[in-house]
Amino acid sequence: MADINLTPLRRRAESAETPGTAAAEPLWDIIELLFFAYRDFVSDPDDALAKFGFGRAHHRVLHFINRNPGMKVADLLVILKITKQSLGRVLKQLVDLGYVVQKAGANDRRQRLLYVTPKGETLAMKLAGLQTDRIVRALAALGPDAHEAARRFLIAMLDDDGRDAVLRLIATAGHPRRSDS
Amino acid sequence: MADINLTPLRRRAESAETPGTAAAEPLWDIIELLFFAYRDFVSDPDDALAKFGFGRAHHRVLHFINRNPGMKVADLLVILKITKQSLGRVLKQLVDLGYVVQKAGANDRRQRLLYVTPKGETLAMKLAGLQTDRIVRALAALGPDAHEAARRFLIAMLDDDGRDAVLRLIATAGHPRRSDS
DNA sequence: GAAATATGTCAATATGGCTGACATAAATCT
DNA sequence: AGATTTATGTCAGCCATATTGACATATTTC
Repeated sequence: MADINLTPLRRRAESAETPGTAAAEPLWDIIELLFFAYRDFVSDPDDALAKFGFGRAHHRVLHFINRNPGMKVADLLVILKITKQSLGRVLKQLVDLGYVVQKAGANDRRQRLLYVTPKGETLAMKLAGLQTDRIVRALAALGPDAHEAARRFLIAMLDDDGRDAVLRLIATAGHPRRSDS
Repeated sequence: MADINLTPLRRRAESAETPGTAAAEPLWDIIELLFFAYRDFVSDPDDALAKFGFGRAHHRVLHFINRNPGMKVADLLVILKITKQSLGRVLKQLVDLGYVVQKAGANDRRQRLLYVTPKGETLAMKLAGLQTDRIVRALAALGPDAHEAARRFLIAMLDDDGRDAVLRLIATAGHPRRSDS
């Protein structure tokens, strides 16, 4: 059983590099590992959120507001790629329950800039902690370059035409947003 | 701006290894890259499936039947971690539209062993091809060890108590299942 | 003042999960 | 042989999250 793990891996790697072949042999291992790894990755927050009556949608909203305090509603819609109606329901719950507050923009008072409350930050950090625990556990089982290798792989997997925006978001996050831009 | 990308990375890596620290500093980069990379990863099949009137649920079912011809309904439920009612609706459509067939088990005739039809295999391979294209593109932009590094990272990210089952599934898939087990 | 913008909201619809209850056929146990 | 368990299917209803389309409101910009 164990050897089956490695031998086909090399065969695939070679065939993927075969020139002139239109489509590479499917990389079943990465395809399926991404499915299972991502499912496990989100299961920790999912379980924690269920106790609050929240779902994955709340997590995503809370996460990005926590990471980008003062962001506009429109920015959040772009990041999440959902409609304002979908966001509305979830955001309203987070606001009503005191996890998020909205403040009118100083420059443009139509804007409702989003901030987590201390309560919201606590929850956001708790969820991030669960995910970080898993990542740290994983990286600890690998070599010292594993973090950088994982970063590079995930970045390379992004859509070409969205990569810069994602990298910018990750790099800039944590700083309050200018209320105008 | 650009340097913000690297400097905090090292800081994080160090603090993650700091002994005695209960919770590591959140690994925002991996957390967010997993979100965006997975979303982009599934977007290619999603778009293709939309033209057939299918969704992500159909993809998952078709994928695992294609990979494990002759598998039992019960096995599929375990892999997907959904209920038979949820599977039922999706599976029925795939069968009605001629992508999947069910055959009574030879040993145990209560079982409905699942197989893709040629039509189903074509679609499954097309979807796997889209995902493989993205992975190949990503790995090509990285070093020769990138495939193995990605594999290791994703495997390490799995739940400890499900890792062996996933690895066994990936290793064994492609072979028809015994109808009894 | 008119037009564009940022946001919110109402209504209807689709997808893909869930629980609970019940049905059928086939295998297994006693 | 009859009772029980197992594998699967199905009906009915509910929930979460997404969608589109239409419209409302406040504010900024032209």
